[in-house]
Amino acid sequence: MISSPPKPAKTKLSTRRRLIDATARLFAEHGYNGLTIRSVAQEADANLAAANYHFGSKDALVLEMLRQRIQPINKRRVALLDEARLRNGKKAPSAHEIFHSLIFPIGEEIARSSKSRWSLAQLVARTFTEPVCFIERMHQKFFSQIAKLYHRELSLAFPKAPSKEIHWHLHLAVSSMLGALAQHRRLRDFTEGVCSEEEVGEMINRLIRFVTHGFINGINSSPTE
Amino acid sequence: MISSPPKPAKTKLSTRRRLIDATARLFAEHGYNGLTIRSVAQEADANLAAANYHFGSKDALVLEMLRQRIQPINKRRVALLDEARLRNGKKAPSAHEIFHSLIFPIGEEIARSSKSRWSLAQLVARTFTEPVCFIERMHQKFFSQIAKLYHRELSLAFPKAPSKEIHWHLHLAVSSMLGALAQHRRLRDFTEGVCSEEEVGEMINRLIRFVTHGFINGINSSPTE
DNA sequence: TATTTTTTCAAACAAGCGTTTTATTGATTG
DNA sequence: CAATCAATAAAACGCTTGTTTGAAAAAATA
Repeated sequence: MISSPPKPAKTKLSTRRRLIDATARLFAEHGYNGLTIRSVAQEADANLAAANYHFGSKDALVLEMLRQRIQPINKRRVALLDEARLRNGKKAPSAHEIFHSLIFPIGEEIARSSKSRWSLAQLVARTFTEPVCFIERMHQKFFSQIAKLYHRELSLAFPKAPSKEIHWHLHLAVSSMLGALAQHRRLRDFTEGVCSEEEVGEMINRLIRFVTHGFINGINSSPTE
Repeated sequence: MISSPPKPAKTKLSTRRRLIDATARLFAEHGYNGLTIRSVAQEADANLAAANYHFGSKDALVLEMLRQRIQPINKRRVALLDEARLRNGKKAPSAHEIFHSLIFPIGEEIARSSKSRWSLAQLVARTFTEPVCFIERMHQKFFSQIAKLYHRELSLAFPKAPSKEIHWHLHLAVSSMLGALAQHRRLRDFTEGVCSEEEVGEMINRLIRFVTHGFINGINSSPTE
């Protein structure tokens, strides 16, 4: 070779890692169908065949990426919920504490991943919006158990509320969370520049308050049916 | 020809119309990138070249479909808001009335389109989630003016609230609406079969109450900042 | 150092994509 | 009836996709 190595990155991450990171960014931005192995290879500064060599297929690559990104968030959720239970003793955690444990870990993870901070928000939201069936299956597998967990916890917090009502409003709360995460990048345009992508925590706190109040008032004012 | 016409539909709709309808269904289900001209042609029982003949390109086809589906909803929103203003005289419409005018027209349109009722909900939500830039541009063009309208109306309803807070919580309300519409098809799975795709109005009413309360309480309990 | 294993690379593959072309059909108009 | 135009049909065009191949390079092992 004549040309010297064009990218003298100090400590280059492993190819596997670079492929996963690139996949996360591009999946968040373009979705599953908009994500191409070629774009991943370019973004990761790897060969076209690298993704198939290391992961077998595009499906497996995306699956592994989602697993790595989502599992830590769910573990943190369970941990925060346990903390809240411990803190309250016999009394059940409040709705705000419960929804805090649900939403706050996402904010933490966003703040941690300094590079293109909000891509994780889009990523999480996209896993629910994307119609690719294997993503649906996987994410349901990830989320079905945690949904049960939160339904149980909210039943303790609202012992008088019918189970069905809790299901309904938990669904609305989760949907709102995902919608807000997915739409955050449009905050600036939507508000004519008044609000911009400010501190992560600010957005998360507003969101927690919003869904908490929506849930509580929705549960208490039982429907006309 | 030997074979008799396989589809003896009584009064067959025009090819243009069938293409638009098929595009709406498939776009809602698979998104822009997942939508193919070939699948549209098959679903519409038309020739492969029909879409390009009638609309020029895939982009133009999707754009026209979105225009036809979204514009009636926005017109109805403005009409309902005007009604509320007239009904209240000098007094400003309540938050519930305002969000009713925002969300209710979607329920009406879903109820009207009997065929695969909820596809419109997914469609509306997807126009916000899809990363295809021309969709973003178009939908912003459609929605920027109506966003201003609602911000103005909410400012009258909450004269003490800072403009920025209204922007923030209107954004959260709209995001919740879109999230709920996008997620509605998972209601059954999410709630372990307890809730299913029931009456359209029920879902819409719950959603209106949810975002109304989230908005009001979010506005009133001003943030710690 | 020699050998084996792992990883990278360039090239090619078949399949699917949006679009265009050319010809044929059906209806409308003179 | 003849002529004109709109609509349909089948085939092909480049192009991009995910994946595979076989050789070269690098790393690990002996």
